[in-house]
Amino acid sequence: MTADLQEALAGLNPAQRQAVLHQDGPLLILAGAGSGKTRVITVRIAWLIEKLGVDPRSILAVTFTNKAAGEMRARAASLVGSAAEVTIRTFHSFGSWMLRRNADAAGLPRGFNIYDDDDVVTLLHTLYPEHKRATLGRYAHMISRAKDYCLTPEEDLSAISEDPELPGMYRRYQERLREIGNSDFGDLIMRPVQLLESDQVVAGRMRSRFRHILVDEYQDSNVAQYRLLRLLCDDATAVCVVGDDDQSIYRFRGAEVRNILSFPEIFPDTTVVRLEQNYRSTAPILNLAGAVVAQNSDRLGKELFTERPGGELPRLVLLPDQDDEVAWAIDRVRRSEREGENGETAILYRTNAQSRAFETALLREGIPYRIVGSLRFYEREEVKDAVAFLRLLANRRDEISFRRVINKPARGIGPKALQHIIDCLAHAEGDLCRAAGYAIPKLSRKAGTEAAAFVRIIEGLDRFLDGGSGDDLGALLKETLELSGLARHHEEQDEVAGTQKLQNLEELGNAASLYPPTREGLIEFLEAIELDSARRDVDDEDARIVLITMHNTKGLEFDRVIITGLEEGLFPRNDDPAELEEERRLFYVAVTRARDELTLTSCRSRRIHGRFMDLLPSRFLGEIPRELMEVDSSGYAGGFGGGGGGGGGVADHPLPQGTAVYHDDYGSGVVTRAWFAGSEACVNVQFETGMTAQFFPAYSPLERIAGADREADLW
DNA sequence: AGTCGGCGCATTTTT
DNA sequence: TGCGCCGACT
Repeated sequence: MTADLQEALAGLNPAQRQAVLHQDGPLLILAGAGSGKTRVITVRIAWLIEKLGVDPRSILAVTFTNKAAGEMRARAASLVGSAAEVTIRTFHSFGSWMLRRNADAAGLPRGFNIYDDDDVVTLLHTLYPEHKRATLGRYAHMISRAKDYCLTPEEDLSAISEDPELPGMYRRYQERLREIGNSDFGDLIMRPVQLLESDQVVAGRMRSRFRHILVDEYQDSNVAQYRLLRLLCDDATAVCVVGDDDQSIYRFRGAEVRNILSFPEIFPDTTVVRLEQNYRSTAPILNLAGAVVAQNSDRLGKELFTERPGGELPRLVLLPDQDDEVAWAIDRVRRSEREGENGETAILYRTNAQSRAFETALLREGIPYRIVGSLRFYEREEVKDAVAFLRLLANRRDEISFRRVINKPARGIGPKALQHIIDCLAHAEGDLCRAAGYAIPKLSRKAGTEAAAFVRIIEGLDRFLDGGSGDDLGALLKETLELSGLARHHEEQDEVAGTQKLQNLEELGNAASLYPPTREGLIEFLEAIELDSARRDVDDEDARIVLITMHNTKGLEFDRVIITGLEEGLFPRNDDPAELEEERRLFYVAVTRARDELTLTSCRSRRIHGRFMDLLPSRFLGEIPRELMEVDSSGYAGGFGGGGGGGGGVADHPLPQGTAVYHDDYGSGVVTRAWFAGSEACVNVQFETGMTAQFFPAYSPLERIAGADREADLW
């Protein structure tokens, strides 16, 4: 055993050790936040290889993001070098890997591209031009959900939606996608499932290859992923899943907590190990987290504890509006700089849109920051153009990519010429370049010449790929951009608009230069782009401020965490009871990211859709016992009385008599009576439409209308 | 072909 | 509010 592994084993607590050393039968590790589960998984992998002599190639580890996969590989390899040979991928990247290796059996070309949500809508638009993109977006979402459940167009889709158009649209979409020879995200799971079900040779090969399967973040797996896991296992496969039902936050995209809850029934003789010791946060932070998540009923129940002494009470800061929220955060960051505090401060928010105010302010102040997620590099126009061209090289039937670049820069091939080309597809086996060739006689002189030139460019690049010259893929990209005129086009754009598109294209070239100039290299590069959205944009290495959505923080930790926008309507977003528990889990995830310091901010007013809206503090705040946090309402006069937990007198009523309000369904009105039922605020509202109704403001889409207040300090 | 302006509409969260 | 889409105009 290596000294590193020995040391790692010695550093484990009893539960962690049990999880690492477990040998017989399925294993379910219920790992609380910050309980060292990545450590357990990596040490376990190293131990399997080193101590049990397991062939690293027979181990499959599934993670939730590509970033997590990279980290896991690095950490395991630092314990045992050969762990680098373990297959560590996300479910999607594993599915993609499987489909490429078994392309013929799966009925896909090896160079299939992966369409993202945007491409899916565009494809639907080519099939249903009469529908608006927004409408098609809804259908795209439904189709994606259906695939999360492994439902084909022929099956009963009523669980997804009763929409009578859905099955037909789904079927037609799927047919066209198959003709094109590409895949969407859902297919990366569903098609491997279908393949394993229908092809016993492939299934046998996969099962004999992977004898140990570990799945991380299992609480966020969906039905299709569960089926994929099942199909990869035979009686002797050693399965180990790790997860935390309290951290299930992806129900909206088909995640099924039941997967983890029912794991012991589905895999008989499962050993369950609970990891409840937290190594990350201070006790006050954990206490707050525990109080919040305890409100949920749908959970296994778990109590985190820490041996870390001390720690300050989390703070709730009440602020007048979002400008003050931004100012407060900047202030906190400045203080951190002044006092030379170590480590990172993370600013968390519910929706990406909230990041902008922080970004603007940080830029203005000249404070370096990192932003995770939004504004993806690969979503930029020029980058998408370049990628579309490369995709066309990988799969000449890729109509969506073809449409994007055939007339960019403008070369006289308009909608009519394009239609002629599309009409020739049937005689060209779907190959767009051949179709373009066939269509030339029907095109205008100019369009014909240009189409021929376009085809020649593609063919020239093809030879470049097959020739395998000494260069790298970056050289191919550069060549592509020159020949296609995209480089010049975007250079001109830069001059006109003062943008830096050309520079972005160079960035893309740098990324591409890490791959060999072959067909394999091209496919790998494109796949990395499609599947690894977390790839960071311009990265400021010394940035110690991180802007990030709460969802994106999964698996991460920060020294100081500021959770912003704790207001009804924003977080939680609505009061659908099923979603409410999920939002609460999201809050739990956010809180447990903090090592040393936790701050919650809640604004009283915020611009929403351009209008100033008065907002109530999030009900989650009301669920935190007062002694577990310090409330700072110095930002304006008046104390905190919101949420459902406070109780209190009439002075605390969130919507006193006379308040002008707006209800999503009923319109504008005035509060005619305000009282408390127990600790719950109640109101009667007289609407302009003449109707009256009674509400619990904390649980209704009832918003205060600015300007009509009679009392200044309602909190 | 490309630009400009008006209008309508939208808002989670992501592999 | 601000973006994206569509239509009309140059």
